[in-house]
Amino acid sequence: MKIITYNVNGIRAAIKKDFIGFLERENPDVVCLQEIKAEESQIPVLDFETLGYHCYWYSAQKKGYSGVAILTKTKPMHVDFGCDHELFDFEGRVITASFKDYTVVCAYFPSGTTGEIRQEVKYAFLDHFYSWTQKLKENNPNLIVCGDYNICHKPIDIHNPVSNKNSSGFLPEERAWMDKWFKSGFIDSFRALNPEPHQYTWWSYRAGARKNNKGWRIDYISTAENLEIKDSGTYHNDIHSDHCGSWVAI
DNA sequence: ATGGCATTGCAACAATGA
Repeated sequence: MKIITYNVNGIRAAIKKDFIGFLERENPDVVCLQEIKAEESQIPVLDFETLGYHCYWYSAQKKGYSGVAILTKTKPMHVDFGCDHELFDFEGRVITASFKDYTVVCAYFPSGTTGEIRQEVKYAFLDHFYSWTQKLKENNPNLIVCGDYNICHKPIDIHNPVSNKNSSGFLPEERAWMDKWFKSGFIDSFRALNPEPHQYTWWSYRAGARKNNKGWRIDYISTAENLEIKDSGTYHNDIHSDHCGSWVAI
C-alpha cells in the first residue's frame, strides 16, 4: 500500500500545475492533503473521483485557510472529521480514515511563525494532538500519522541549524516534542530508510531557496513501529507547492 | 534585523505562511 502526504498550499493552485497528472502517474492508494485552502464546492471533485478515489474534505470554517483531505482508492470503514478540539476543528486540521488493517490520520500542525500567539496555539496543538493520538492508538495499533508537522526534528532536517536555532519550527521545545512523539511508538518512515543529509520537504518561495536546496524537512509519515516499511521517499522534483510530497510503501 | 514570494479573499491590499 502506497501513501502520499502533501501540503499542496492551495489545491486549486496545485491543480493548475498538473497535480491531477501527478496523482495519476504515482497512483497512490491513499493521499493525505494539507492546506487545501478551499471548500468542497470550489474543488473539481470529479477529477479525483475519475482516478478512482473516494474523497473526504475537511475545510476550515475560515475561507481560503488551512483545511485537510484524505483521498483513498479503498472505501474506509469510517472517516472521522476533527480531533475533538473547538479551535483546531474550526481550522480544519485533522481528518482520520479507518480501514480494516490500518488507520490513517492526516494532520496540519499550526505554524508558529507569525508571532507569539500562534506559537502558543502550536504548543497547545502539540499537547492536545499527542494525547488524542495516544488514545486513538489504543484501539488502532496500526496507526499511520501523515502530515505537515511544521517541525524539523534534528539538525540534519534543516539546511542551517545554527542560524535557525531561534526559529519557530526548530525550537528546542518543538524538537523535544518530536523526540517524545517517536519514542511513543512511531517510526519516521522517511528517515528510517533515507539517512543522507540535505533532504527536505519545504523551501521558502523567496531568494531561490528551492533551486539552492535551502530547505526544511517538516512533513512526515509516522508509522506505528509494528508496521514494516517497505520503501519511502520524497517527490522533491515535482513542484505544485512550496512543499513537496512524501510517500511510504507498507 | 530585515526582506524576500506565493495563495487566497475580495475587489484594496490584507492575512497567512516557515
